[in-house]
Amino acid sequence: MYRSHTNGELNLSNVGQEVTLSGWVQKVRDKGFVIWIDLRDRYGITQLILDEDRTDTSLLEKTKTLGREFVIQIRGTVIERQSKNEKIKTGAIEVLVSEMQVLNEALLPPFTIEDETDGGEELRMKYRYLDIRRNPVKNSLIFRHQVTQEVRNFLTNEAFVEVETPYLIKSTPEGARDFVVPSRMNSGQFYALPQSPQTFKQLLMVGGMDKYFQIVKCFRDEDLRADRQPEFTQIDCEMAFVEQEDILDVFEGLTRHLLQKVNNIEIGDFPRMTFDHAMKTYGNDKPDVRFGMEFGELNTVSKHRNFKIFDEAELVVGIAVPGGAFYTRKEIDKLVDWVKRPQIGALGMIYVKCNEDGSFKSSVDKFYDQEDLAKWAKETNAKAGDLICVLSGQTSKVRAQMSALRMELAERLGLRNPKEFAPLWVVDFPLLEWDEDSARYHAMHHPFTSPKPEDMHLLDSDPGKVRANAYDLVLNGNEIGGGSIRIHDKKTQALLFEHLGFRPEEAEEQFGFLLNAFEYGAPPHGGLAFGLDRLVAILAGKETIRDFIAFPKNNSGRDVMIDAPSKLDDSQLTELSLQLNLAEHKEV
RNA sequence: GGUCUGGUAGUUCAGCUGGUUAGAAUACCUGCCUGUCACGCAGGGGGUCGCGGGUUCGAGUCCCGUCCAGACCGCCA
Repeated sequence: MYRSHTNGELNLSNVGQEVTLSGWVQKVRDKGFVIWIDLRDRYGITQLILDEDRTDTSLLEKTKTLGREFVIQIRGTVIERQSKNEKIKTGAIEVLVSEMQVLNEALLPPFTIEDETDGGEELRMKYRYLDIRRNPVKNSLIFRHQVTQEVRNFLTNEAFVEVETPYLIKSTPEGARDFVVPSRMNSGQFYALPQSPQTFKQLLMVGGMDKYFQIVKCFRDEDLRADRQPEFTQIDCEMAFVEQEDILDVFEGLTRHLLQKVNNIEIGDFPRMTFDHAMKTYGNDKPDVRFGMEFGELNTVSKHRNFKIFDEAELVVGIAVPGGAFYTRKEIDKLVDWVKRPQIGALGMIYVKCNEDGSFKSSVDKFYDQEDLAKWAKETNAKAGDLICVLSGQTSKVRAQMSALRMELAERLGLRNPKEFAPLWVVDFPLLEWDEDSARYHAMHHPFTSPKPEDMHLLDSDPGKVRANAYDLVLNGNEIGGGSIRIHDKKTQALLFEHLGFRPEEAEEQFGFLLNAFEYGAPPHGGLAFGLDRLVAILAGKETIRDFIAFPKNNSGRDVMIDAPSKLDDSQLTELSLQLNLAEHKEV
């Protein structure tokens, strides 16, 4: 038997008991006459004690050879501590060691295994198994487990069935780039890893499995971000015989359930906001509504005053920054520089200080009098003491720029409280989105999304105006889930493929199986998918998703611990009928 | 594909306009220490300044290239 107890459970009620403990050596504190060892496992830390009076010399000598992270097993007696440690659960007792066995020695770890480690990100990834011994990472993984457990509880209670769908599927040109897997038995042919189980869950609906979910890995071969991994986990859901309202109800319920069970927070009905309203008011389809700073459109109150920049702009928009009137000239200049960085791309920024006495001081006083500026303040809802920041230009660009500025300022002003949760539904997304590069319309959500019937007549005349039965669940400025009511008849689906630029034979080749299925009694259906990694991070009040993934990849999609991806040897390539063409890439 | 930031001791970092033997903290090792728990005290070891080239009497420092890492833009139906 390696252990009678874990290192997190002994207390005063165990005093006098003979126990066996195993774990890692967190710390040896050798005071000469007495040696303490902090013994650590997943459950906590128990202090071991050996001293000159009660421990025999050979055991004391052996103890002096222990290093950090050695795995040991001890036998001993639980005794009450002379000086207790209030900070840990086991702080009232210690274990007087009578026997010790080193189960495994350990090299000196490259960083300290402590809550506040001295290790940098890269090192921690390379030795992720050591990082997982640390409380912040360990607790994040346990937290993730609690969330997934509650997801399964809730959906199972709602009569959902978890069904696994295949990982080796077919590549399609729409959407993100696929990760591709060569087939040995079918030489020259390839599987693709799913970007999402989208078509399979729709086929499950045709199969009559009217409430489906799956906690499932998805794969996208696109460039990474701090919060974007090439493989990530979705809570994928689909329901048949439902309308949009039914779906919003169920998954609003799921989100409320998680906030209640995991965060102990009760939240009422989630607000609904149309895509158009979100764009107009927040410049963004995933607004953070924990704070105000809503956009005020200033076109009508800023044009025709001979200020050329505004006169020529498609959109003039401002936001009120709380307390910003007290910024120095230097601070405002820095803000202007910030919006002019290439990542934001604004050409400049106009500002108005709303003084305490009700007067205004702006960078465009030459063109606008106090009465004009008062109108700006009204439109942006600015109060005395605020600073109005104004950007102008082409509508979509200005909105994106202003949205970035709003988020940055909120971050600096500490308005993004991670303990506060503000979920909302964004609804009525456009069905199609114009893509400059390929000079055609793309599905904004995916090509299986159903248009709103009342907008169908615009499909030919003004495709960009057609709204979809599509919705996103937004939490604290993050899109955590999105979905739609799907098309369930062959005719409409074929029509959409046509509008997306598929030739009939292309549509047939790529999605024939789905079109066929629609001819065998496909029920009306719809669903959505939650990004689990991000959801878990947000519920935990954290920005970075990497701590919630046991073995994440780095910025360039590498696993630095196992050193993947890596080369194949020639025999494997031959077996797969593959030949490398690295002409464009340098050989290492 | 692009923009920006960084790479110096095991680790996290400092190192100014180029100028003696490249520092700090922490970790590690040795010794001491009668209640530690971020133990304390004394001492010690530890460096290809990412790599290659250039400028210079002289480069961690300046220039060019390159590799790696990170943040962001494009991209992510």
